[in-house]
Amino acid sequence: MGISTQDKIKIAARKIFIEKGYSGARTRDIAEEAGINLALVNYYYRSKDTLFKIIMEEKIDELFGTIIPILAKKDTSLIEKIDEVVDKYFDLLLKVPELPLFVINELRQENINSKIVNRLKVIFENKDIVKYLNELNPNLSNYHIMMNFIGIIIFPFISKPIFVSSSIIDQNEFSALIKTQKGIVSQLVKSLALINPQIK
Amino acid sequence: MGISTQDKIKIAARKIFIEKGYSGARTRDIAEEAGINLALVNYYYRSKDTLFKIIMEEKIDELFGTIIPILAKKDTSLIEKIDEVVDKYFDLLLKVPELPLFVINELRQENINSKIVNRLKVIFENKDIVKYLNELNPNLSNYHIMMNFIGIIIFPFISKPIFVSSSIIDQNEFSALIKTQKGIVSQLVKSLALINPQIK
DNA sequence: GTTTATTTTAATCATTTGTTTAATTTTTTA
DNA sequence: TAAAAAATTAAACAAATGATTAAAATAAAC
Repeated sequence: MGISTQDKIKIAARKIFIEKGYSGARTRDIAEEAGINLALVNYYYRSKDTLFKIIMEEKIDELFGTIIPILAKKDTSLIEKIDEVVDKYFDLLLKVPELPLFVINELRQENINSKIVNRLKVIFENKDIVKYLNELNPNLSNYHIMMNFIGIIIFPFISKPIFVSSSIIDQNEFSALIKTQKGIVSQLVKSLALINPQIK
Repeated sequence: MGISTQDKIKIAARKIFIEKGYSGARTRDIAEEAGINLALVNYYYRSKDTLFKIIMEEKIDELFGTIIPILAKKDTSLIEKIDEVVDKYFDLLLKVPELPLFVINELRQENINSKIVNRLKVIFENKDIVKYLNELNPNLSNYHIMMNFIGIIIFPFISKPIFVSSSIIDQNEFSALIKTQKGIVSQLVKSLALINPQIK
């Protein structure tokens, strides 16, 4: 016996929602991708919206959950933490490069609920993480450090459509360029330590 | 006599498409926003798709067109060019912070045509720009310089929904934080010069 | 000022799309 | 193995949505 119908639907929903976003995804797409009858989507998940919120929670954890256990560790140096986070992110995002753009876009569309909001708060207001990251550059606010830290790491994957959809580079070239990008990111993140917000 | 019906529709379409994306926008939203009869959208623009492509072209130019004339200038130093680009981008994106996320997301959905693709190529394969940017760090490929250059500048605006939709910060705090961010960005871009892709 | 062309409107069409229903099949329980 | 419960299916519903039409109103041309 293989995968349950309920799981087939969830797996299909992940793919379709990530590919097309909430408003672009149709329940029929999901049913077809799952290879099951359309009515089963509602039978198991009640509505498109309910199913979406489940996937959205999952994806938020997948995207931001990565950093919590690493940054919150008590026995590693900040530099080690940074390198480990960069490593983990590149592993993850080479597999699912669409993840950051999907999550941020749906957050903007406010396709969220209080559970999702709380999940984000737990991550971005984690005291250990805030404390450790602050060591990187005490002159910068928590927000600026967090935002630039994440931004430097994930932007290569967010910007992918600019270069790939316009055929400036293709999938293979992207994968090759990302390898070099990892070293660049690692150095750029560390150069955050040298920033002085006072200087114009 | 004020704005023509055709222009009213275009102005409304800009707002609605940017807010909801192609698949989330309804022609009825646009008509209502424009204060005109629904049928006029098709009368003047034939289809939702045609209207969208017009807005999309416009927005690509708005987002990426900024950098061409500045970077291509022959009589300014690279540092001056960078500062001017950062300046112009922050002016633009404080007014329309949703612009980068909108454009990149629609590029990923492939809601584009060959005209839009060509526009992107003209910008990112402009020889002067490539030449000048390359001076910033000859060890990095054109792609890496361009991608990181743009990324560092626009990510603050792309990441806005992460922090605002989750109520970690509000609109006013965002605006305040962006002011400091401008100085950070200016320094970060210049630190691209110090990156050595050989180093692990 | 009459005719012609353009613009606007309300109504309607044809699909699409999320969801439900009622019947059927399969699985579980006792 | 008979009865009950759960899962699946095909069909259909109701609302949403992009688009069209035919008539009415307005503006332009002569």
